[in-house]
Amino acid sequence: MDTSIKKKRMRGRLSREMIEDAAFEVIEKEGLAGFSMRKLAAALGCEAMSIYHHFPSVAHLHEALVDRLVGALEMPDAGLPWRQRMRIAIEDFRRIGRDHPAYATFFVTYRMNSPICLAWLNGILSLFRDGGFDTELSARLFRAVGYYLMGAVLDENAGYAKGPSAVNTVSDEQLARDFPNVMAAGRFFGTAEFDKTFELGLDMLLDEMERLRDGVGAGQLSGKV
Amino acid sequence: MDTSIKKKRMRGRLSREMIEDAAFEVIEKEGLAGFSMRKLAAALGCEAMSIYHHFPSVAHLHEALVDRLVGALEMPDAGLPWRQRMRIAIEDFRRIGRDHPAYATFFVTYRMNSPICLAWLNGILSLFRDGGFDTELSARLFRAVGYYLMGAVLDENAGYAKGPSAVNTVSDEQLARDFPNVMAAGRFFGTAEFDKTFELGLDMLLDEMERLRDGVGAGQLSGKV
DNA sequence: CTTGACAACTTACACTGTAAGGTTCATTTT
DNA sequence: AAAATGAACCTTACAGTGTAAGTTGTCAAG
Repeated sequence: MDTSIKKKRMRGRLSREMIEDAAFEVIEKEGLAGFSMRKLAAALGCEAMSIYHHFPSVAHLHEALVDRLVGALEMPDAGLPWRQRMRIAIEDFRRIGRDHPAYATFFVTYRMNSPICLAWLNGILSLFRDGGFDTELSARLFRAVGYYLMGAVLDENAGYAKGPSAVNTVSDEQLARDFPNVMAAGRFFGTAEFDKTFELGLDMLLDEMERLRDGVGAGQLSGKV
Repeated sequence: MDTSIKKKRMRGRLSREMIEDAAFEVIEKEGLAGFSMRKLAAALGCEAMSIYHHFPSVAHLHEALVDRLVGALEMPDAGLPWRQRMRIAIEDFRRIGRDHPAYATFFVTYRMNSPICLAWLNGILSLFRDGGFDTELSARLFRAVGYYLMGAVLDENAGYAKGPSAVNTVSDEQLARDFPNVMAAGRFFGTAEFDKTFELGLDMLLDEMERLRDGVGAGQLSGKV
């Protein structure tokens, strides 16, 4: 029987790293929703349950994937100007989405509490502290910038440019007729415009952080509401 | 047989509105992942397949839910100051998440292309135009502010404060020892701090938009990197 | 050569969305 | 009043999911 041959081939072949590699591939090929243990097993040439020997559940596997992506992040050189360091750290994170677009929605909705993720988070908070902010402002600015970053990663990888997720879509003619602003803006919502738009918002936040540090804080503009 | 009684009770009872109401309830009670057509049917006192008479698929149902939430949004009074109008529109959207926390992750990852959502989008783009920005800047600022808003809705309803989604969590002792910055910042990551943090980031963006309109644009600060 | 541990496989279960087709009942037409 | 129509709901079934439990194959140490 060739089953014996097959079995001979399989024994001791799997490893956590191999499984993670294959998982990234399957996710990007089949989409996040299309990913399953059985499809992953098929890609690996083994049975679904074999994976459970290395990862006790899909949740554990997913966490390993997040950890690998976040674990690869390095803190920007402390010798660089602060604004540049912040920009690099943010762009590094953003690049994860770019490299794993299908995984981005999971990545962004994942609550990072694993040791590896906490280490990264700890480093980023240090970076804010280095900007001259106290604990409270560091925490809040991290959140604010993080909100922006998360939203951007989400949109850039799973947003408008990827086509509608709506079931009742609207034709181009109807769009032009009924929603002219959307029609006009659409030109700036595509993939080619991601960088420029992201830079705009990021510069806005970086500018404000510098102003905050210099005592010209947010909401201190005349005419504030 | 009491089946006849049961059936008598059922006929003509369901409606799209009823199903949507029940769906919101089930989602908030069971969580987004715990939602299913069978659980929804159970909540309605009918069979799963009965729902398909009113909604051809779960996707259609979900779209109806999003449409209902977005459809309820109204554009802020055009007579108010621009900054206030913008703030109100943003807070209105944010409130959706607050009212439907479990639905927030779906809501935020949903690509709004239904007519109702496009109408809202069209109105918001008008609001940006009213701020004195041209088509391009309106589009980009909408995106930038939208990124921030989406990230905030995500975090406030499915983020850190909801506990870890990680499988390998870290004890408080280890957190204090190995990740002191996270430990210190944690105090500002809770639900009670959402409003203040959100206001900070929002004010930063609003300030910058006003500056942009007045010709002191983002990235024009001295020392920009 | 035996033993034991480990890695992979097999089977089975409870769950999911939904396609296909059957049943029942209100309404409308004759 | 009787018949026909069609909407509303139900039943059954299938392919897919994660994974618990039990089984088998393989290799290394005694």
